[in-house]
Amino acid sequence: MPANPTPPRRLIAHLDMDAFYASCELLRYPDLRGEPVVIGGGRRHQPEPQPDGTRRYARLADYAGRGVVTTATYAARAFGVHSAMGLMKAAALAPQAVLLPTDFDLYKRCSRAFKAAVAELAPVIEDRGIDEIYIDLTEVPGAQDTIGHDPLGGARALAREIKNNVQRATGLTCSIGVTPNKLLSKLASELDKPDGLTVLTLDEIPTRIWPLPVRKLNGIGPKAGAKLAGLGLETLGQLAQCEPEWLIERFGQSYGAWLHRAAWGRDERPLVTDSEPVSMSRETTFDRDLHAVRDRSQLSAIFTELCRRVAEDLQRKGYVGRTVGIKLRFDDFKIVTRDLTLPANTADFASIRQAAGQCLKRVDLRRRLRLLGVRVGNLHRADLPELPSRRSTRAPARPGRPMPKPAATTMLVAREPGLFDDLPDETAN
DNA sequence: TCTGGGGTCCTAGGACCC
DNA sequence: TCTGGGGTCCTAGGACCC
Repeated sequence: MPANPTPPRRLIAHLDMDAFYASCELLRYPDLRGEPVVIGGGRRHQPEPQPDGTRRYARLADYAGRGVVTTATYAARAFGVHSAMGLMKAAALAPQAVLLPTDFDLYKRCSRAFKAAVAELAPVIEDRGIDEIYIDLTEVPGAQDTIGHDPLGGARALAREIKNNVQRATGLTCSIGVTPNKLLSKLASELDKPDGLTVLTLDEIPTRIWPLPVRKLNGIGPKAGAKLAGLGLETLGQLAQCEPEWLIERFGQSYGAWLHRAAWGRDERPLVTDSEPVSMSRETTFDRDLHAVRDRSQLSAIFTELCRRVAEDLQRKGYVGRTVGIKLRFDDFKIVTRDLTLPANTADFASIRQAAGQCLKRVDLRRRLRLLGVRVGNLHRADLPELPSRRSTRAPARPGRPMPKPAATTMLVAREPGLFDDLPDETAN
């Protein structure tokens, strides 16, 4: 056996499309270039073609509803508008901004096109959703080359080529970060947005990474960010100076240790180039909060429709699942989930509807509902043989947790057996 | 004028099995 | 009447991400 040669240093890129949905829209509405444009909301605000060949766009000021901003152009961001902001709030900041509905089919086409353009140059790609990917450049010819005095010149040149290829193929710009791992590349791709290219080595962590707020780190969200702030830790540099034991005491073994490693830019995770979906779901927020009894027929129709769409998604993509679940968001924003594991895989509408109905019976429905969702998990590809489950051959699942027994309003719930479950008119076909 | 929709992963307790 | 431990599955909730 020959001795193992030292493995080449890892060169990992993170590529993030700039204001992706909005940029896709600008490809077909070039007259909006440079304008504040916001993507979000339902289908009620399609641009209307005018007799003179121009288009009439909806303005944010005209919007009424519960939608949020999905993406905003940089011109709109200048007004303080950003993703996940309520559209009504965005309208207060930038009433004159153009509002476009989301068109996922368009974005999916652009997504496939940019990923294909990257794959021509670097085929090892981890999908991270519609608008971003990780790329392993380690083994790409030329990526490890020194150019002039720049030991990362080859990597830099390759990243530039990737950006050019994406631009040629889609007309869209992206930002790329190249570092020794995914965690740092994700941070690096943001440092020079839009149309950015940032190559970082480990020596640059103190100067380039440590000044950043902790929230920039992928894995520190609102909760952890607030807790860290409460401990006086605002930047990654401050986090890095903490003793691991001190962090573990406050954040638990796993997360505490990770926080420390992450602040030092340590991350050995490989790219995941083949992943199978774990679950598929459909959910909807109502225009107004609905009550299980008073709005029963409306809820029943929505519930059934969600089940139908999940079944359709599963069948179209060729998956079956064994766990059916529901999700409810009440008017106070509290979320409740229930699920039920079936004896066998299914992608069948009637089975999903039936199981989801069983789940619904275990929820106290006195509060009004804001959102309803249906999910199928435990997915397997439909064309693969079903693995025998030890569980499924045994006794039937024990009954779910009983519904809490409310006092005065019990009658309201109890006299509607099954609530909006199992209505023959909704489930007939 | 509050706060979408589609996901993943983790934790934790109890059931159940060996 | 008292004593195990390990492992997996199921369920519910929650954090986080795009």
